[in-house]
Amino acid sequence: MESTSQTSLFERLKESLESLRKSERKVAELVTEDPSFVMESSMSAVAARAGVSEPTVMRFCTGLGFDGFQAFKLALAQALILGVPSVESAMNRGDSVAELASKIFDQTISSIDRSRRFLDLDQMEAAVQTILESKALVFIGLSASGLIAQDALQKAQLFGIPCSAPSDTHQQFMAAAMTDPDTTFVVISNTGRTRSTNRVAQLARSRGATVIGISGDDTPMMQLCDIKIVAKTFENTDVYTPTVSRLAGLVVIDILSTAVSLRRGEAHFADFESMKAGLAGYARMTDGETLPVATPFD
Amino acid sequence: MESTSQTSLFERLKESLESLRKSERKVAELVTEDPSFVMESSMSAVAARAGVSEPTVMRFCTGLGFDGFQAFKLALAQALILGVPSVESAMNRGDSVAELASKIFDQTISSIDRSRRFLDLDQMEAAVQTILESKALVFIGLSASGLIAQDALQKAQLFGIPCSAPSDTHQQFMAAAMTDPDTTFVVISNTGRTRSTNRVAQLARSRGATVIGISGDDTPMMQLCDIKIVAKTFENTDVYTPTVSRLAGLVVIDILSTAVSLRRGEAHFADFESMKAGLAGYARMTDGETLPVATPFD
DNA sequence: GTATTTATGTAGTATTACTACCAAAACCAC
DNA sequence: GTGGTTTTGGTAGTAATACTACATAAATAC
Repeated sequence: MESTSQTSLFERLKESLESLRKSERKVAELVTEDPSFVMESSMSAVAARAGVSEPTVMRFCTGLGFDGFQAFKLALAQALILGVPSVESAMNRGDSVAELASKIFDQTISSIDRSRRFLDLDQMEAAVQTILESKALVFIGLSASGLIAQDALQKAQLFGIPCSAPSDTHQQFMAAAMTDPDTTFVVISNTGRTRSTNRVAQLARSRGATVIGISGDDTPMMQLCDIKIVAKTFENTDVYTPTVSRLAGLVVIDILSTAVSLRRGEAHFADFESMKAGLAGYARMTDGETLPVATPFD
Repeated sequence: MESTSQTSLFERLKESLESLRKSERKVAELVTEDPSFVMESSMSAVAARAGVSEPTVMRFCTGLGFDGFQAFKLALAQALILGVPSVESAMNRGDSVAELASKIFDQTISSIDRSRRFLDLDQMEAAVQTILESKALVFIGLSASGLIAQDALQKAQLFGIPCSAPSDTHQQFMAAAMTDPDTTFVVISNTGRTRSTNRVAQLARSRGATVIGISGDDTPMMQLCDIKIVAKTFENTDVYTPTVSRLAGLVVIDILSTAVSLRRGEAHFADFESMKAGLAGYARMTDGETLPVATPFD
């Protein structure tokens, strides 16, 4: 399958639009204008509506790297359900809640898919190894990225090593100033341009700590990090576009924490089980209601 | 398209497995076992590998409500990219980071798609209206749901009305005990069985506040709420399954906050713009780096 | 045990995707 | 401009695929 490439179908279409010959461009335009029609129709119908011949449609598909029209249609169906790219689905003042919900779900799903395509698994592996070898963990972030840090803290507390997520800049600075080479800092910033976060990363690193960066792109912050994890989403061009970046960040945290938990082995698993039992008991005692054993989180 | 129904293709397959005649069941089993093969193959190939005739495959497709084999393949392609249901992709101790990442992305995307299908838009609309008419907002949640509450708070601060998200149970209780009918409480709990959260919901409501509940299902907590928003995901059967519920909750918050912001109109928009400018200026002053204007969040 | 319904396969047809080949257009050297 | 060359687009034909009508086999009911 060719769709394992990094960029999504619509992005590739847009990029190659210039380099296409004008008949094929007609096809490309039809695809972007009315993808559902193309998905549901036969090659002859597509050719007729685009005003070209069938082989042109065929060449268009193979030119994009697909085996044929069928394969292209499948890829198009997949791209379609992941949602139209964010630019085409900007929020309007008159949108109903239903329309907004649809657009936001589209953006969310397509963004997570995008971050999936761009995620560097080698860096993830390196991050897991680093965390496993660390004696302490510190998570750093502000506002939306701060929430990701708090989420990471909730999960990291199950690792069995000291960990913290100072939430204001001064405490973050202090944590970095006092750190040591056995500690790993996870610094999170979507823009990668938040000066205070960058300063913390730099300081922690200068004191020998390993610094893992989670950012929306290859940002300035990444230069200050030993391990660079890019959680790429679609850029927020619109004011009202919700911040999908935090969702991508949370998924990265999910992957890291799951991998670390699994690698920590049986001994840790026993602790984990007893924690769960304890938490369930605690909830029963204090709140009079049993938490489901399988979900320690609320 | 038939795929606009609530349940996903794989769920429908599982449900109808019993009612199928045994030849068609062979096809269904092949689809669940090796969906990629079915997606990539022709009808004859599928029929051959399932050990049935082509018309049986055809009947299987039309029986599920599709126009034909092609239409079924498109739906399958879409279901596939949304990820295989969680049960089939449990985490194993020996999984590589790449495998874990793949499984977690699958679960995340398919869960968000699921919550999309189940989201009650009328309740969302009611929630938006309620928030617009409120004079104050309070967000309540613990642990993972607490993070959602904090996220909601970050967004709600742009609404221009007093809002808070007390994070410990005592402060939550106090907020409920002191509330009034002009205030709206948004109580968040995936399980809906957290006693303290439920108590807060009950108390706030008894004092006349409107209570919006966000939960993973039609849980006990929902009985205590005026407006019930279900953010449905795939159940966490596995211990190591990450909590996708918080992501669904965050998307709900995205939709609510975007809708509310848009409805508040031009006056509020001006405030919002000036806040952005101010924040950018603040970042420049204090941190020596400019935040992109379009993204007030880090 | 026969009749009736249900389930499955056989054989045929129409559609569809794909390919080999050819014609027109564009480009270029001179 | 003209002749050669390359690029681009279309025609026609072929192989395959999806789909349908029909017949047979199995199961059920009476």
